[in-house]
Amino acid sequence: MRPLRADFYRRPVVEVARDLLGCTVVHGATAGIIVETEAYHEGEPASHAFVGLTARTRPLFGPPGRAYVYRSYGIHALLNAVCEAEGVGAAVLIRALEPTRGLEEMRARRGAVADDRELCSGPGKLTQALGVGLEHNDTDLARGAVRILARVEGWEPGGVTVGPRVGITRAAEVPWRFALAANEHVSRPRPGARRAAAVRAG
DNA sequence: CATGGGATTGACT
DNA sequence: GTCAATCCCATGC
Repeated sequence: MRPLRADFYRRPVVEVARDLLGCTVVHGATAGIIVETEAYHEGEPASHAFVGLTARTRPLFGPPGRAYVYRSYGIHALLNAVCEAEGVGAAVLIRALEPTRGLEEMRARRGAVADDRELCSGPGKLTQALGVGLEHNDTDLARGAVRILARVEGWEPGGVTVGPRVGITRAAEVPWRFALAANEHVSRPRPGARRAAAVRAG
C-alpha cells in the first residue's frame, strides 16, 4: 500500500469521499481502514470553508492532499483530507475506521471501551485512538506523520451506504455521507440528530 | 475586547 | 432522551 498522492484528492470532493472508503490511515504503529466519510464543500453552509478564507480555514483552501485538523466542541480533534484544486475550499471528514494495527496502543489511548468496535467508531474517537491532534493540521498526508494509504489491490467496497451527514444544522439534507454498509465499525447515527431531514423528505 | 456556537462523546435519567 | 465538558475562532461592538 502506497500513500495517496495529490492527484487523488484533486477531484470533486464527493468522489474522493466515496473513494477513500477502504483506504488506510496510519500514524506511528497504529492504523485503520476508513469505513465512513463525509464530504464538505465551500459552496454549502455546513462547510467551514463557507465563510471564506480565514486563519482557521486556510488549510482548506490550500493544496489537496494535506490534513485539516480542528478542535470540535473544545474537546475533540477531527481529521479531514483537503480536496479539489488549490484555492477551492473542500475536504473529506474521516468519520470512522476499522482498526488494523496497534490495537493495544489504541485501547490505552481510548481508555476503557466495551469492545474494539468502539475504538474508532466516530470522528473524535479515531483521532484519539491514533494520537492525531491539532499539531497535524496542514501536514502532508503522503509524507507527514499521518498518512493515508491506497486501497489494497483487488479491494472491493461491497455495499456502500449513502445518506445525510451527521451532527450538522445547516444543509443537513445533502446526502454526502458514505459508509461501508455491513461494517461493524461505523459511527452510530445520532438518534437525537435532527429529524429535520426526514421530516422534510416526508 | 466580549461573546456565542459548534462536522462530539460519554455519563446519567 | 437529556446534558455537560471545553476551547478555538468568527463576529460584532
